[in-house]
Amino acid sequence: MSKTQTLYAAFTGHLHAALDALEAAGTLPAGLKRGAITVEPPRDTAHGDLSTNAAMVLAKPAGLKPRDLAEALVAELSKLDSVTSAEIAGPGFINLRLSPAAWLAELRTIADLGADYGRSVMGGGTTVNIEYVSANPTGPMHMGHCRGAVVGDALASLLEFAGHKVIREYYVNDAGGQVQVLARSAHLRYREALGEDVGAIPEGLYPGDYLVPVGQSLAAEFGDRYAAAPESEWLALFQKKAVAAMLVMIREDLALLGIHHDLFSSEAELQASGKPDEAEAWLRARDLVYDGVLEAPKGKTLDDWEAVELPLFRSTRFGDDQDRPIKKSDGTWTYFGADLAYHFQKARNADALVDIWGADHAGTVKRIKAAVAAMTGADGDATPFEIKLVQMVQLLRNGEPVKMSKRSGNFVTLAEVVTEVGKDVVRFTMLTRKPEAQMDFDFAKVVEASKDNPVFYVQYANARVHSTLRKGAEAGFAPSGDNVELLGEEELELVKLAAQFPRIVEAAASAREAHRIAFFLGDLAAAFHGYWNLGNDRVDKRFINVADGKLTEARLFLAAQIGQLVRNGLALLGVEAVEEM
RNA sequence: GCGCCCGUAGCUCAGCCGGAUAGAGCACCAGAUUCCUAAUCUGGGGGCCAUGGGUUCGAAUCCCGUCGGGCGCACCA
Repeated sequence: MSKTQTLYAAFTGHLHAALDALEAAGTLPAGLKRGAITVEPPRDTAHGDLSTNAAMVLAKPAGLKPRDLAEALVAELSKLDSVTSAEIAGPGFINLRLSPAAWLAELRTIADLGADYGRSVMGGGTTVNIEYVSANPTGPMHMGHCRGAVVGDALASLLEFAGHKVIREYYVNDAGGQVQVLARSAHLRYREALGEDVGAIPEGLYPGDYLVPVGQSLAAEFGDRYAAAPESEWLALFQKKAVAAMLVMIREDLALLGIHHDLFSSEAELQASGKPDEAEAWLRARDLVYDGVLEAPKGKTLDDWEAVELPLFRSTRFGDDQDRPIKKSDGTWTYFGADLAYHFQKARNADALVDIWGADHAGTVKRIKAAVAAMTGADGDATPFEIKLVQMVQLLRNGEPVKMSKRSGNFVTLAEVVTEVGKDVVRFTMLTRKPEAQMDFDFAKVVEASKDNPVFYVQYANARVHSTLRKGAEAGFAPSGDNVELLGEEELELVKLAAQFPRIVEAAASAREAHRIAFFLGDLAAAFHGYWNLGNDRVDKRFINVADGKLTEARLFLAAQIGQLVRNGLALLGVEAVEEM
């Protein structure tokens, strides 16, 4: 890590040093919690450059009046060279103004740190396991999986950038009924590949064509050995083969989006390893699993409902609405029973867990959170565990909904969409809305080349930087950070925005919200284009000003650093920065 | 019936672990425009932050109720 410090980090440091000084002088009691103190730009720029709530936060625990404490802090902070004014405002905010030189120096910091500008040590090297995608291995990925995949992957990159170690994990649901259906569907395709006329795919099996090559390869490998054999002879084998084939396909689909997980964890292997049994025994020993009978579901009539005694996890103790079975009446594990053991395993290898789920699984959030709390919280120090629910994406084509239904096999695959509009468009667009809000994805709009399209707008900013630097070079000018103080008021505004990036990264990482990066890039691009447009009417505001070489070089330096910042942000989102459009 | 998510400008959405006068784009209105790179630019109007209460120095933000939209409510995954 470079010693170069970004402006906000430096000021946070200055503030704490000032508080230390007040403690040393006896003005402030030692040991007050400072966690709630913020250093941020005031909402209204008329109030200054930086604002801190320190005096308001600390006044009560210190037994001081906010204004008195603020005055003492102002006295300390005023000693800094870079501070041109420090004022108390409102209920006790401290507003600081910094010298232009202090801001403009941030451009050199961006240049020094380059691709590492914005990288943070906030995470302290702790390990975060982020589980995302985890689509059932029963077919290719479709658009329903896409948003969670992108959101999870961008979040993983963001957390790494913010100083965490990250494990990108995919849970493979290769046990249970659905993969048996997959095996039977593959068997049908296998018979078909052997020349049998299988007719229409029966109800209840997967009809998709993607199983045709699986059948062919099974036929090539096994001949007609299992064509007429009873299911018991081939089910497990075909299941394994078919799942493996599906995972190859899924990995290819993910690769199209630039997504590569560190770990694929198999539910079947987890079960075979006895982990769920261990978890059950551990929970039973603490009376957190008992044998009981569930009530019939309310508000819904099930004709085949019957009361059966099952091993139940006491999730109600941890806020769930009812206790949840971990095993079925046939003795096999429920999805939840295995998932519980799986999360326990993940928790042992990480300091914090994040799951990215589709909103259709919202109903199971409480039970798994309960399980993690129960299993990791025994010593009073539960593993932090967050579930991010990603809402549905409605696919549109020129405003008309695109129909899809997985059952009929007539769904829009991720591969089709990526092929049509491109990886970068898909990824960026998925991050232009907060994940918990529903979203429309219109094939026509996302590829539009206009300022209404944020993907284009941000890409264009970097392309414009690039062409500007090229033009500059043709005119004989190279970017230089030596004379940044020549830059004026408008350039300063751009730098002030750019300097936000490190704190945006930290805030986005701690909120687990990668979309904030996308929005910041939109703002930055808008500011850059706005600055550019000044040159439309005012020739003196253009980047390249042959009459003033030093100023031109400083402006090119500014452009170069904005480009760097756009690239850093896009890298977090997994979007490539293009140099020409 | 119950749980979760959402409700902010005409539209699409940011802002939400409390902070100062609530933001952006589109649309609308009025101007500018043979411009380094281009997919125009500048300015303006527009808000009971769904709604009713509560918490407090302070609420779009936290809590409770109501209304509206979405998702879900199996021994499925």
